[in-house]
Amino acid sequence: MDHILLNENFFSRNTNVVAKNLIGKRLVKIIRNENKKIRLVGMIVETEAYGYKSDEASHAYRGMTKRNRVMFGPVGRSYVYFTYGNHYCFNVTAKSKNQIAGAVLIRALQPEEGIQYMKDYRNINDLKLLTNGPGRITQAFCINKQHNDYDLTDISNDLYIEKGFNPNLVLATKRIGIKKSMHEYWRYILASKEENVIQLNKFVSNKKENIHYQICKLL
DNA sequence: TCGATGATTGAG
DNA sequence: TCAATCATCGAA
Repeated sequence: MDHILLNENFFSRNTNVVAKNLIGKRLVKIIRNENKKIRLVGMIVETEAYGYKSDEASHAYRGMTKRNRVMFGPVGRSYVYFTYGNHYCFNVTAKSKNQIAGAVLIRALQPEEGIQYMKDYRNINDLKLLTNGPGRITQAFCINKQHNDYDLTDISNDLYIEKGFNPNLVLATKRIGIKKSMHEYWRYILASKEENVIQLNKFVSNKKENIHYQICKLL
C-alpha cells in the first residue's frame, strides 16, 4: 500500500517545487467511529511555500525556536501551529539538501470523502466553506497541536498524503495574510482552462476578481 | 516578566 | 470593515 503515499524523495526538493507539486495530491486523516475506520479525504487545491533567510514572512526567518523547530528537521513531517488565538494551521516540511528550513502551508482542499463528518466538525452545511482556508481545514479534519511533527510518509499514522492526479494548470500568486516579502509569487492554486478562459478551482480561498497570477504549470 | 502581534475567521 | 482571542516571540 505504500506506493500510494508520497515519500521522502518527494519532499526533499526546493520548498517551492514541493508546494507546486502538492496541488492535486490528497490529504487523508483516519478517524474512528464505533470501531470503524473512517477516511476524511480532501484534494489539495491551494498551497504556500515558506522558507528560511530572505523570506521575511516565514516563521523560520529569525532562526529556530521552540515553535518552528519542525521546519528545520526531517522533511515530510507536519508542522502545526496555533494562531490568532483561534486557529490551527497545517504545514508539511519540505526542503532540498542545501536549504536550512522550509514548510508548505496547506491553504485549501476540495472535499472528497467523509464530507458529513467534516460538516459536523465545522458545524456548517455549505460545501464551499468547508475547507477553503487553513483554519477551516484543521477544524474539518480535527487537526490540532497534538498532530505536530507527524511523519506524513508513514501509512501506520492516521494522517498522511496520498498521490492524486496531475493537474493541467497551476497558477502562482502572492501569498495571503502576510505583511513582509509580499512581492514573492509563492502561493499555488489549482485552475482549469474552459473555452479558453482560466477558472480557479471553486474551493480555493480568498477568491478575487482581477487576481494577478503567473502560469507556472500548463500541460 | 511583559507587550505586541499574527501564514485567520465569521459576523455586521 | 472589524473584533475575537491567546500562544509565541523578542525585548527589557
